[in-house]
Amino acid sequence: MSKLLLKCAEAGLKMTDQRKVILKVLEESGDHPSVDTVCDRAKRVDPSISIATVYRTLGLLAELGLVVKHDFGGTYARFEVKEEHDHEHHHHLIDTETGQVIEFQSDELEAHIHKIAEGLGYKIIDHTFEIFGHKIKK
Amino acid sequence: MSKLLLKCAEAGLKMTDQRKVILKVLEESGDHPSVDTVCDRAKRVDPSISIATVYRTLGLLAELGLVVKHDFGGTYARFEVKEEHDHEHHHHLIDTETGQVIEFQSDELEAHIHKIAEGLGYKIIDHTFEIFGHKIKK
DNA sequence: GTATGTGCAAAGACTTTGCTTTGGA
DNA sequence: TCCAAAGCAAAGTCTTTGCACATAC
Repeated sequence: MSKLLLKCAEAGLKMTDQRKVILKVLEESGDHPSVDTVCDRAKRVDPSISIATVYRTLGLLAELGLVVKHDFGGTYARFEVKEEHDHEHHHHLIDTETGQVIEFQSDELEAHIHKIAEGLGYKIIDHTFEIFGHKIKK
Repeated sequence: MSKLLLKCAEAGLKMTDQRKVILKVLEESGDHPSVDTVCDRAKRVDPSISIATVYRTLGLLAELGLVVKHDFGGTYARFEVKEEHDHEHHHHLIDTETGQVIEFQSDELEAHIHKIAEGLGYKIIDHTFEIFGHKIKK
């Protein structure tokens, strides 16, 4: 049984066919799909799924902290399944030429960030870091 | 004469009364106002200024790199005047309880970021870093 | 004088919501 | 059974745009 599905059940959500499809789509998405993209992929499995349901489901998942919402400087929201452990916290490098999103992670960076917030008298709830750039040509 | 106004003139923009007001508002804004807020502030000086003009002006300024667009996880864009020098690059800590935006800067952090991007084979064009958190209660 | 800029209202893009019907527990 | 959830379409919110008029250069 999928992890997402399990957690949704724990949260008391009814497991409808639509939700099962959407959860599966999210878990199988290695990228950071938009609502539209999630809906398209879900429709391939069950064409009757409506965009409203996708919005509502993603909203619920985000509220439960199972999914993270990004925007990457664009005009619409994009989502990814949230990793289980905090130390897996990663960030994004967006290739401005191809639109590709590359994930990266650095413990050193995380430590640094926490030190900065602490210095300002703040406790971090969340943080996002995005680099926009392009490949260095050799 | 204001710096922003000077640069707009250099760029060949016509200096209409509306633009002068909007530029002044931006330069006097220590915060990170939304389009709506900029428009409100501008209207106090000249009530005839329309939101469409504010959008168009901010769009132009962003294109010229004189202004930076943020979203801070919200639903609408927020702006600030871009600092002259790159080494003044700063980031934002958003207080999730008050909505207040605190700016911070760290050369060490910048150096670290560049090292990471380099390691991935990328040249940084821009980067944004946002911390969401709340004050530590003593 | 002429290309740009402005205001207004309409159109767009993305997201949310009300209402009725459907379906999981 | 009964309340949560889905589908549809309407409404909302933020942003952009077409058009006629105004204005900086």
